[in-house]
Amino acid sequence: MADNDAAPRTPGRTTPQPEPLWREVLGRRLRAHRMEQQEKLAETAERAGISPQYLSEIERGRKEPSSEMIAAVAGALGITLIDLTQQVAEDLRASQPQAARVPARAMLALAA
Amino acid sequence: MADNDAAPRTPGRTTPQPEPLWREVLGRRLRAHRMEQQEKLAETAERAGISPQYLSEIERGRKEPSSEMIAAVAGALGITLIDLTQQVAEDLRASQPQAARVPARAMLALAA
DNA sequence: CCGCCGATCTGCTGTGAGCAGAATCGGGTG
DNA sequence: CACCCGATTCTGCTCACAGCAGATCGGCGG
Repeated sequence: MADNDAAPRTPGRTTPQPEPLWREVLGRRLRAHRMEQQEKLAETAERAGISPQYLSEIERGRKEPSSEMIAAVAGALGITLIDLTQQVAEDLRASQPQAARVPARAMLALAA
Repeated sequence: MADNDAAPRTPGRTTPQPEPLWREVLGRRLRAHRMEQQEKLAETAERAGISPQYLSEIERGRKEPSSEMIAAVAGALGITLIDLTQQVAEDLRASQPQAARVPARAMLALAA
């Protein structure tokens, strides 16, 4: 159950940094939440109104969920899109090298 | 140029709060960035490797961009996915009534 | 009036979202 | 060992929509 080989198709990637993709980080966060609640895929999926297979794929970053799906899964897990997005942002920051952890605004302040 | 009538199809919405959708808030943030830089749709879209029409639709929350597209547009605007996601989270928080602005963890601390 | 420009609309096609069924995996029991 | 079961992942399929090209719109200047 350890597989994270997302097929990267990057049509116009202009950033040289190898950032993870939104769906990957989102998926990991959703799975983390589900596991904190000690829930099965089928339970959360049922409440979210989607199939367990699909939830599995979302969690593993294999599929790109629509915004409504994101909202549905978040709701099923009892979290808001606000908190979810905040946590994804934090996860993104934590997944990067030290330099990237400085917010861009702080960098601008240093430059000024 | 004031139209935000996103067609909401909410298959399993379990949260009673009328939260905006991820793509809507993301799109607004992307447009805000582009305008800060006083760029045309065509310029940013060119650098991102997508069509101007499509960028327009992304910005207006009409289309669900893939994670790679999000990364490409962010890159074209010179921002990281980290900062972008952080800002979307902040925008989400700012778009909600007062109570929703309190992070969930702070609420748990108050309950304890 | 016309032409130009930026943004949005419209219609189209290929791709992938989302699913059902099959397969795999891990754990337990006799 | 074989067998069973539940949970998760894999596989193949259909159709909705992502992404685009061409058309249209509104504003501006000559």
